[in-house]
Amino acid sequence: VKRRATIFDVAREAGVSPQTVSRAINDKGEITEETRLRVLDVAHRLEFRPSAIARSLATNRTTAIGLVVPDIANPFFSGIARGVEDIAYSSGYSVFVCNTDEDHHREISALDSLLERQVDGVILCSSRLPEMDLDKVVRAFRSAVLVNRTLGGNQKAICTVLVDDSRGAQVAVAHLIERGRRRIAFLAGPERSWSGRKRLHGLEEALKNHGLPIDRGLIAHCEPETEDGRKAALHLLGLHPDVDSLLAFNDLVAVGALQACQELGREVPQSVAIVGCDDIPLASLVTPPLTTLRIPTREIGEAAMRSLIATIHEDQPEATQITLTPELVVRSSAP
Amino acid sequence: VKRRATIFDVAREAGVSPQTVSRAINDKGEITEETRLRVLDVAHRLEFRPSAIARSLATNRTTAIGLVVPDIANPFFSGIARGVEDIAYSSGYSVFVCNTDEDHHREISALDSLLERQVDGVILCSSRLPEMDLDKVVRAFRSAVLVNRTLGGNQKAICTVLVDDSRGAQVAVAHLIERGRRRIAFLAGPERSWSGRKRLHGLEEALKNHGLPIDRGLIAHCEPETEDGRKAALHLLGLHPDVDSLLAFNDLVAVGALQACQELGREVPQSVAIVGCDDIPLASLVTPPLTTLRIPTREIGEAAMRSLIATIHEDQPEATQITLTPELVVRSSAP
DNA sequence: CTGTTAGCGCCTTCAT
DNA sequence: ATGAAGGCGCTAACAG
Repeated sequence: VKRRATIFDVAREAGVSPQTVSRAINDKGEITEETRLRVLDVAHRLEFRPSAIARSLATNRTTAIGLVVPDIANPFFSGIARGVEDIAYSSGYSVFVCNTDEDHHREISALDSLLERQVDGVILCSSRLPEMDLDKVVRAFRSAVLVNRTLGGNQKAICTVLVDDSRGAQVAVAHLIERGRRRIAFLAGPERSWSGRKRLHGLEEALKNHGLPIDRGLIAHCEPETEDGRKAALHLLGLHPDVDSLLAFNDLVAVGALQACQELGREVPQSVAIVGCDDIPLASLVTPPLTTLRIPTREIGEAAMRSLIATIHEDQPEATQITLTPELVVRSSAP
Repeated sequence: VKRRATIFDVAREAGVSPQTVSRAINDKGEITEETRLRVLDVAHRLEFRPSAIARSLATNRTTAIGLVVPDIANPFFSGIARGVEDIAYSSGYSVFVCNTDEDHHREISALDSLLERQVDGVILCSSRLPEMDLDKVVRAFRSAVLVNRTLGGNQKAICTVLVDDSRGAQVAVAHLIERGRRRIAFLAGPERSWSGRKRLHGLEEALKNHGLPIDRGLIAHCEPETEDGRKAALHLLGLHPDVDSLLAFNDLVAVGALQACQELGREVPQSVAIVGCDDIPLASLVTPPLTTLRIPTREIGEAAMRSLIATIHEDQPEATQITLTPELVVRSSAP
């Protein structure tokens, strides 16, 4: 195990000063093409690799960023992570990924670690931190981007990337209404879910826009799982047999609704139209294939990373706010 | 934007030497409890955060590792990533995640970056690098763990974590045989797939063990997608109507096979039993629910990270080799 | 138990 | 265009 070569080794071997080596490897002009090539050649022969650590200590920049997500195994976040990493990669950044499990303590812990590592910026997804803590955290980092969360007292210019759940729901509901549906129920997911609330808002907007009444009785909360969706749908369709369409919190719930309709002998889409959300692989494979709202997770990640890079590079960064809208993927469950 | 406090600031404020501050924050004995507390108090007041960068430069350790995967958006790898990060987190390590898209250039590029960042170790998943390159790479890092790939010339003790695809397939096929199936076809996935080949091997072993003949005609390659699985199954069942069961490369392919059976009027499982692989959420939701081999991705990640930590800490690390076996989840498609 | 000295490997600034 | 000096923030090794 021999020591890695340093710029000093390269300098000696090339017969120049360390500084010249630095100039050569950093391609910062002020150096003859000839010596540059000679130095690079020596560097290559010595298998020299610049130490990012030493460089960071000297420059006060790490070209590393932190990505904080509740759970990378959740397709929503792994999609975002992929988008983030793609842009990061092509811009020379490396990405620390941290999972929080929506646990305050672990989130704080992750952020502390990122802070000590002096990342150039951080992308926070679905943070559950209270405003005050979040504000403090965001202020502590050189740059930060919030995904799926806003921060009220914008003490500091802070970029956000949001999903327009409300408009997504509006589009879906408008689709249903335009196809003649009038009694639209909503399997709203967990009460605590913010996107659930925003989608409810979108639903109501769409109803209003089309002059339809809002019936609170057609809204049922449920856990975001198939079985819970099934039960909720059974219950809802039992109480309100006149329901002619269902908007589901996500595709799993939508599949539950599909099962419920089957059990009740209600044909989909003739008797009940169903719209899911997420467009997981499953969506196109059930019978009938689900109409659903696709969330552009990868694009979200890309946008977040682009914003972050912009913030890092600009002197007076502006607080951009990007909103991406889910796309209605029309299949047979709500043609 | 005021400068971050350093140990010098804390030292001055607490009336001790920088080294004492270092001892206090690192909890390294050799310091009175009293001064330790006093120093920590000052550090806290000054919002002091040790610079991991400076520490790394001094100690030559980063407590950071690299995780290299083809695509973090692929559930297989995001599961592994989750396992890796969990263990890393509880051991104080941070994780750089890099995607390669199975592209040599990008993989090399990612590894270069990790090398420059002086990570303490690297976990390489499904590397597509040729043996020679891989060997060189592995040697370049202080520690390395291979997931889903072995390295022949074990020049250096190298830990590996593998999935026993062969045994997984054996278990699945044994299950089928014990239920009276005799003509077992295999939708083998892409020809280039290593796990596909290993599963084929497992299939043949199981047949041999039960004294059944191996019929190469019952093996069809296909892309790992539903539509390709459907076509391959249609073709196969057309040529060999006596096939009474199907092992599929993954669940998506299995669903394709399910569709094919439906089209051909072959009842599942009565006429054809189907076993998938992966146990994606979809598997339990199709009709009939899929019997499938669950791959313990999270456990793979945990094992890999544990091995890596062990390798990092030990002076003479031994090349552990961990093999995890898929678990047969029995549902209605092959009861 | 505490302080002092000397780097870790690189970049910034200023000379030449 | 190149070189020399100094410092980034911390810790290892030694001294007291």
